[in-house]
Amino acid sequence: MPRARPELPTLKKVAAAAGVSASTVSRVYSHPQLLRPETVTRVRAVADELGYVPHHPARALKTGRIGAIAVVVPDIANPFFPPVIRAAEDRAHDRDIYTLLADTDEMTEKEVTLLVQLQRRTDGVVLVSSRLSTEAIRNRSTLHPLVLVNRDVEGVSRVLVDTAAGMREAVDHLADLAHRHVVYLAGPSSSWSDGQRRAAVLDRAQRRGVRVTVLGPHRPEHDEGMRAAAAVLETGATAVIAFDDVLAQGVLAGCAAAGVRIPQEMSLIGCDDILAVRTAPPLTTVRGPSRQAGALAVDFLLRLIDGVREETVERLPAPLVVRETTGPAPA
Amino acid sequence: MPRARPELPTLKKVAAAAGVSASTVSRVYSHPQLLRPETVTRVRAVADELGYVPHHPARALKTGRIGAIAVVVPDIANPFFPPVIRAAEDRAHDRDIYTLLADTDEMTEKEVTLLVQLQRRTDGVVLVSSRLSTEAIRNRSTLHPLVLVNRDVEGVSRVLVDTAAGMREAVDHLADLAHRHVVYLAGPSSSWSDGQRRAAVLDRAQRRGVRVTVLGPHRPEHDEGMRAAAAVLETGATAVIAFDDVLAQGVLAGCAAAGVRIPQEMSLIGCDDILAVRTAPPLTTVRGPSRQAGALAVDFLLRLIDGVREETVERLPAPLVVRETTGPAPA
DNA sequence: TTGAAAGCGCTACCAC
DNA sequence: GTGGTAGCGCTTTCAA
Repeated sequence: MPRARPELPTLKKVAAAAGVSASTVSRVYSHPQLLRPETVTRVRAVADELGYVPHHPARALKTGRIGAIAVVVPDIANPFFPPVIRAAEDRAHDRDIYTLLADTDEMTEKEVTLLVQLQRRTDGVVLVSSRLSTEAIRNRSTLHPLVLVNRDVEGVSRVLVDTAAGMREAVDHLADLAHRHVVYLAGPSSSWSDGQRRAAVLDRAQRRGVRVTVLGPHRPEHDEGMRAAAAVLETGATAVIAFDDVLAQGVLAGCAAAGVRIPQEMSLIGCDDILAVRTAPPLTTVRGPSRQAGALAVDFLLRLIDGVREETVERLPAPLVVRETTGPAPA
Repeated sequence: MPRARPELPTLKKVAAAAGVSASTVSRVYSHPQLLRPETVTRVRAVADELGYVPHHPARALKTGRIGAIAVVVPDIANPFFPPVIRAAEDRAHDRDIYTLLADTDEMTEKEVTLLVQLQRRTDGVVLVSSRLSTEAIRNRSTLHPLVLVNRDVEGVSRVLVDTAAGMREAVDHLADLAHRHVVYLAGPSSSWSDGQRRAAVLDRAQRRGVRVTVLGPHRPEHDEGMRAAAAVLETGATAVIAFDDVLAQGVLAGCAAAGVRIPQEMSLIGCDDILAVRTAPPLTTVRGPSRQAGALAVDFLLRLIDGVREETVERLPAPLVVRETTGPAPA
């Protein structure tokens, strides 16, 4: 049975115990360079002895800075996000900023409520793959520092992983392998990335004389991909480009279940190159620098928080990585 | 270029605009039942009009409650954790409590620093799969409300996923299939779960007259499993029980690369039944109720925070789920 | 049912 | 280099 928890000492108590003023103790933690080094050492020793830990809300109340940012993603269980989150966390932590993680469960209304509450609990928000309307995003960004990842809204700082380029490469790759009919397995319709990818595929396919059948939208989940495999096979296409690796992995499983060999009978391309997705055979996919995206987004956000009122935009290239799920079109 | 951000109104401003006192506005948000309903409505309207959002640090300063908890995991990129985190988040959110997510990167010292800082930023912590010493954990729990997941420390409230039982079933399953030599592919040595699983495997194997070779420790990462496949094949064992699904998936890939068919030539069992891991063939594994574990941990924690000083322990059963990576021992 | 006032723990200004 | 003091935005007695 846990004992009663001892009260944490306040700054005042430390001051009394160390025989200095509250201001001095405060400076030990905030601006130690203003103090004589020996004072710092002495006060620190007393504070540690007493188990003093600065009380964050009080500091936040005074400074107006909360010392925390939020990272908001649609679905933390989707393996695309952890690397972004991790990188953002690390970057923020280096600056002594804490990271609140929130998950909107792919629900638009939850996203709005969340952002409103986050406004008073954080100094700013990194909003990843937002499902909100352009209008709503622009509006939020006037109320609270906001940086987008994978969402392209004019007037709002953003980091975009340019998978469209990779998708064009993907179509070229398939065309070069003599594929003439390709399925694009669409992701969530409110996803900016899906719009980009789909448009890139359609555009390049037309140029290369490749026919495209679009199936979807789909939630980016394994089961959806698996179920979609049947529909894919019905189209008579010889290759699939999936919205992301999760869907692609599902298609792989669905094809395996249907006895369709990959890449001999069907070629398959994913997107994101999620490390955790190690398929057999290894998946041809488009690789985006997701860690870099997370880190950059935090850099942009901290600049915004520091009052730099400028719109920053970064587009990160995402090239095609050819592995073993693509091969020549069956004769 | 973003415009200058308007200052958020304070409670006082709302009070002035609504022609009531600050106390009244405060009560609208904290204890509306003390007010005349029409007052609540009227003040709310004014507040919404002005875009008022309660300032959290100020509230925290006054009440002594921060209204946030933390969930600490070793590695957010490990797919075992997201379901736990999600469930914890949801449960906390239902109670109007925010969730801070922290990641220790599998580093013990980072874990300590983190917990100290979290002490003043949160009302309590759910510590998942901690790598800390028993001593350190017990000590922390006297300083700050703390609930463990998958770590068994007497005196500290905890939720344990009992994969040991599933591991015993796994050994029985293999023994019934005539396997006589099995590899246990160990996880991190500081992991409580690994200790449990390893002991269960060794114990039951001895009873069933099955020889066990322990290989490891391994970080629970795909590449480690893939590399371990070679060592597994060298032992001459006919089956592998891996610490978790991530390692198992790596072994699957490693065996495929080596031309070893599963389950015909080698049987394979994982642990955790991570939804995202959909392998081909589907993995025989031990399924733990990870969502339930996360939710329960939050329940326990909130009770602790509310001052209920009792140690609560819950063991959740994790049974074996037989799929297609296990078969009769090769002749 | 509502208002006035004190104060949570800390920082920052102004003295010294 | 260090101390005194006011006040951040809110909640919560107490009084009306």
